[in-house]
Amino acid sequence: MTKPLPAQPRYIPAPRSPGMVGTGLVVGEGQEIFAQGAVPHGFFRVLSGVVRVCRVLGDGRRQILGFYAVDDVFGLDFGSERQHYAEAVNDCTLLSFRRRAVEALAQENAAIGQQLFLYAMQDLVQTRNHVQLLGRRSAAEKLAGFLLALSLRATDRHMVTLVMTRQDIGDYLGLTIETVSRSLSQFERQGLIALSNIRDVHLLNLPALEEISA
Amino acid sequence: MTKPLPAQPRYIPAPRSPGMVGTGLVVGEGQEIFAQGAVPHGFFRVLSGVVRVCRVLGDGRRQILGFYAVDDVFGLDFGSERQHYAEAVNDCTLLSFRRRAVEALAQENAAIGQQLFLYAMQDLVQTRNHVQLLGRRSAAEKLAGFLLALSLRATDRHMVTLVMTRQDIGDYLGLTIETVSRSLSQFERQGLIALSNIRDVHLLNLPALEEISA
DNA sequence: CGCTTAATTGATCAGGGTCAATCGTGGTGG
DNA sequence: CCACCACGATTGACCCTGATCAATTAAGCG
Repeated sequence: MTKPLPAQPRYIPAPRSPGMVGTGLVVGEGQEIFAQGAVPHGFFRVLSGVVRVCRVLGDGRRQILGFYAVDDVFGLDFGSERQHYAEAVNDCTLLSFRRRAVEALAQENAAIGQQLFLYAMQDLVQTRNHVQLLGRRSAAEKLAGFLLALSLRATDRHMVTLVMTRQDIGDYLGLTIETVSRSLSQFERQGLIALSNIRDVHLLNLPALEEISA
Repeated sequence: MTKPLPAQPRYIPAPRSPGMVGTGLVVGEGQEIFAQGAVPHGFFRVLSGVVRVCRVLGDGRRQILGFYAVDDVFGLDFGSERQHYAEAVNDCTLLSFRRRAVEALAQENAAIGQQLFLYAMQDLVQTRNHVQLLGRRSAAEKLAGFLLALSLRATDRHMVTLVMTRQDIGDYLGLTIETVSRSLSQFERQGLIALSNIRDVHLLNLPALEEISA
């Protein structure tokens, strides 16, 4: 977070998106995409990389509200000011959509409104699953659930890459880095996973993980 | 939950709703409104009473995903089958909207689609706040936040009625009934709240509660 | 006025937070 | 090219909060 940031977001030629035209942009690792408290000017779709959406609490702690990967839409937050902020977990390419333009489009084209609704619903589904994870009592259950959720989006269900830090995972699951680390180590000792390096997790026993996740 | 249920939902003359026409119905306390795993046929708006939306987990535990009160919309869950179920916390009157009908309307009338989007966004805001509550470490923080959230919707910010049971609160916050009860007692001892009876909570010191909630 | 269910309170114990030290790894500069 | 440095991750020791088990109290209802 306190590291030399790659200057400003860099804009790139815009790919197409169904109905709406977005502006492509590149965001470097750790860079902020929008700030909490700012006026929401639009939303984003991830083309590559991973984004974290967070909320800072009164006492300075951070709650991560979600990780957004390829094809995910984030930044749907159309109040007077943003209730959360977004940062690039790693280098990202994004499509940005201006709120005003999209809303104007939605006035005329019913399909656009439906598309927006769909985006919100997808976010809702993800957020509900997040609630479920956070509601689980034990750290092992939370972490197993988290790994399984990642595996669902991986090309190979048995290979998961933790692009985010342990701190990120902790702030997502309501745990400390130590507990995240300990739980992972325990899974490894139990032969449920293998950590070839810090980021790459080999899920050796999916059924067992599902059992733990309950 | 295992108590004599007031037969079937009873249908009532339908009030108006902006753009869409809903069907009014009455649901008795504890009665199920829709089942987890069922095909979603529509969504609902609360006219009176409180609804809980829950998910049953593999091991039988229950996570409450949200409480829905007057004017709230719930049941937006348009996959192939419902990922959660809904029950009346107390006697409720609801407006139900058929998915098919609304979707057909949304094809032609852009305003309907936008309304749907708004409903989803409101649910999303609520669910994100829920995530924030669940992410907090201590039971006192969770409970203080819960009480404050309720107070925001109360006619008098200092008087909150817990229509749901302690078990409900626990399943919402990821705590046991005992911890919920103990935390409330502690707040009372600290002079932060007063419990005239089991349901009615007088918030004596909102700033202090906000401090705790952080 | 009992009976049933919800809520409170108490005692005990374990899981996870906290503090602290160590390890590992990638990046930088001599 | 290697040594050093900085930061992230791991591991350990200890303690505290909240889960668990159990008993008691309170409240609604027939």
